[in-house]
Amino acid sequence: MSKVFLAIDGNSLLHRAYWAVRPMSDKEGRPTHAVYGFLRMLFRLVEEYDPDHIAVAFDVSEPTMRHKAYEGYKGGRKKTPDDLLAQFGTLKDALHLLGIRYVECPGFEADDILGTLAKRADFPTYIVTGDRDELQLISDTTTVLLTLKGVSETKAMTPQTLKEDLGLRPDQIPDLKGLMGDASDNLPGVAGIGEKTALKLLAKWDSVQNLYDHIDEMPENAQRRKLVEGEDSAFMSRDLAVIVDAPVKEQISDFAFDGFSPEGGLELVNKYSFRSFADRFRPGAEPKPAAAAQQAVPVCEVTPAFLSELEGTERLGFYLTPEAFRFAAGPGKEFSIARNDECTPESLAAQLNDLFAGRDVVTFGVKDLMHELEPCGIRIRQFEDVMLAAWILNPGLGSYGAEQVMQRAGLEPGAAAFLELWDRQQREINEKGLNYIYQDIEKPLLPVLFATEERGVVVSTEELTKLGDEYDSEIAKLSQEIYDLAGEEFNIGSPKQLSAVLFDKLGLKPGKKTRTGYSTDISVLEKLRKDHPIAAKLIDYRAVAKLKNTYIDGLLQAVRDGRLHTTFLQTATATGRLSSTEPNLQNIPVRSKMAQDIRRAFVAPEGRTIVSADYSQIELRVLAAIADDANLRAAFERGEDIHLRTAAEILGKAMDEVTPAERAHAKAVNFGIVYGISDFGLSQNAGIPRKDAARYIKRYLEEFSGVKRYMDDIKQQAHEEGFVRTLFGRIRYFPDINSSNFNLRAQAERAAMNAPIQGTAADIMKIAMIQAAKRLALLDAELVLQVHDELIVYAPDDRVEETASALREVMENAVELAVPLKVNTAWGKTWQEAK
DNA sequence: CTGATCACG
DNA sequence: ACGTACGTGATCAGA
Repeated sequence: MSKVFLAIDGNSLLHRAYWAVRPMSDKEGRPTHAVYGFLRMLFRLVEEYDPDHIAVAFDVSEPTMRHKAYEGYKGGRKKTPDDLLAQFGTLKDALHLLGIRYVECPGFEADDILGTLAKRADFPTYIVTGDRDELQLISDTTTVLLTLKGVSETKAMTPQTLKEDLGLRPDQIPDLKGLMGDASDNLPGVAGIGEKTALKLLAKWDSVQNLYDHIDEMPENAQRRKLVEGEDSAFMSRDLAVIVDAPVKEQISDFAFDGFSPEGGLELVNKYSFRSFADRFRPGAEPKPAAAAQQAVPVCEVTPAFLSELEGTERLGFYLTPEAFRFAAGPGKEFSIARNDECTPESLAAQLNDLFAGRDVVTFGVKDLMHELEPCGIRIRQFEDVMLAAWILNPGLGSYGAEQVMQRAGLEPGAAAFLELWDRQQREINEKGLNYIYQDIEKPLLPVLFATEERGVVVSTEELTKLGDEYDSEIAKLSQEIYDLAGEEFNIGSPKQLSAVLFDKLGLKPGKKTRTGYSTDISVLEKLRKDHPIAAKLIDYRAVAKLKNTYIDGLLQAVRDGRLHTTFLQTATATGRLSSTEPNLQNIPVRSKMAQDIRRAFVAPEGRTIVSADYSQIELRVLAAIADDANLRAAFERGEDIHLRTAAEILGKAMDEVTPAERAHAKAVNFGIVYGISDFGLSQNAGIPRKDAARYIKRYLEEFSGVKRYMDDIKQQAHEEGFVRTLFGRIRYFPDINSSNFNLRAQAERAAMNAPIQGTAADIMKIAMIQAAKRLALLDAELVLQVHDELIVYAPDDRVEETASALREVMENAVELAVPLKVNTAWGKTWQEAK
């Protein structure tokens, strides 16, 4: 049996557990939730890693050598809450009872101790922490298990995963902190350099030392000025972030571990009322087998015995873990094949393809699996996705990770459990009339999304970098002007500091309040425009800073070989829409002047042209159809400008008498109707008196009486049934619709009015995408993005118009609606031109 | 990790 | 009289 050393950062883990676990206390009233969370994680780690040595390291509360070097070290950190402080003692007692050795070293921190122990151990070591600083301890024999989501999960960080995630070697972590700083340790880093910029700089210059050695070679821009300004701080921050050797007296052998003490465990359960741990220590209780032992014996090839067990099975449960491919033909009929770190050998790929061929693969999160397996030549063609099904059955739950979905179903993730869950889901999908949504929309859409993500979208990094430099100088200029007007330097990005300047120092009149203080958002700044010149500068600053941080630095960070590969989340929204992450390509700026610059950086690949096709007013058309409003339908059938028509109706005048301002107000009314209108909301949005807003709404609902009827009916339906549907049957539930809390109820009612509209539009677009993917393939054109009501495609230069008409035809005829659908197309060599 | 802010449909 | 549009995700500050 090979040796394994589990080395835990006690401070970090207890802190995280404290915030992650709901407060609880024992029968004496002592707070225990942090300890509970810590132990739950400890038990899980022991099961998973089966360590034969365990150490828990703690900081000691006396000044460390770092405080001596830098008096601000960990300054500004809020003092540890009392009910957490108390739990350090409890935890140490608990560890003692369980027979786990803990270690402290005056003048040194837990991470120093862990680093020292890891270096001494000559066998695989797992350091458990939430502190990203400790990533510098990673080596070929030391893995850092980084806690995620409080203390419910860990991510194993190795030299490879660190490279993938941050593009760094472990020894570059202090350099990273040197540049970006660390708020929790009060390390300043270089002012104005955040994580994104720091990573880019290190990718180019490798280390802080090397960067400053070659600073003369950098372009003379704002970034270089910031670096020069912050040189001392950078070196100091880096030095403080370096984990050092601590004079630990204990030997590795002192931490030997051979299971928890059962007597101590029982005492622990009683003393601190940890009833849910009782089973583990009950006399005669089987010790939980380690995860490794739970796995079926790994077979390294698909043996005849293995295949014969699968004979005649049409459905194959499949679960991909980091270690193995696991299959289930039914309850108890489980198999697994060990998985190498490298890409699977071809022979195995062929065998897996045979295994999958002709069978319905029942699994979790097929799109992610495809991303992982297709590069190895393993293809999943026929599948059922229990994640997708879980979302369709109840799309409002927010998170659809394997852990949560399976937990909600009362199952542990696994190949057999997926089969079991799918059986239940299939029944429920049929009972609820969701078969069309699952089988004919979401399932066929999935491979389309997979291909679109893999294809990616081309951006010009040169163009973005150039823009970034321009924006940097603009930011520097605006910052200076703001400091001058404020009479001091402060962090403009801090709403707290900004409101101190605006409302205390300059004595400007606060507008809205937020939960934490006065709001400084755009609407407040707009009102202050006439009172002080600083307001306008702040508005400009915010706009440039947003574009620079999110869209220039953010996108540059995400480029892989010249392209951006977003992930379309298919199970994220409550309405049926897609969402887009890492990077989000559904919120690329479009409205401002600078937005045009950004869109110019989205360029067509060689020999291709960008074609965009967007549905015109799809949500109002959907409303006209599902509300069956004669007036609204007629307006669309006549091909009228809908906002102009709305203005004419609510003002009781002819369309050619409507002024531009009146049309703008009517446009706001139309938006409001789709969102579940209130006079207050409309007045805010349109900048009109509330009385006028109320009158507009009243007039609208008189003229469009079908819409009025729809709003009343759908609300009633939501109250009676607890859910509403789209035209194609997609369901959304409203748990708060009958709440006694006015606010919650009103919000649920508005969402209930909106969901069928937004959701039906989403259904239509998804149906169109499935058809478009096929049609585009014939033209050698490629779908690259979906932005809710718009598709972006790369077309061969000589088939641009053909592609545009094909797209329009597919989208306009994707479904039969009581109202015509209209699609506009445009094209060009950049996204900006294709508008 | 949450809240504020702001980018999109 | 409640307080206020619907749906998302990224970044930053400051716990």
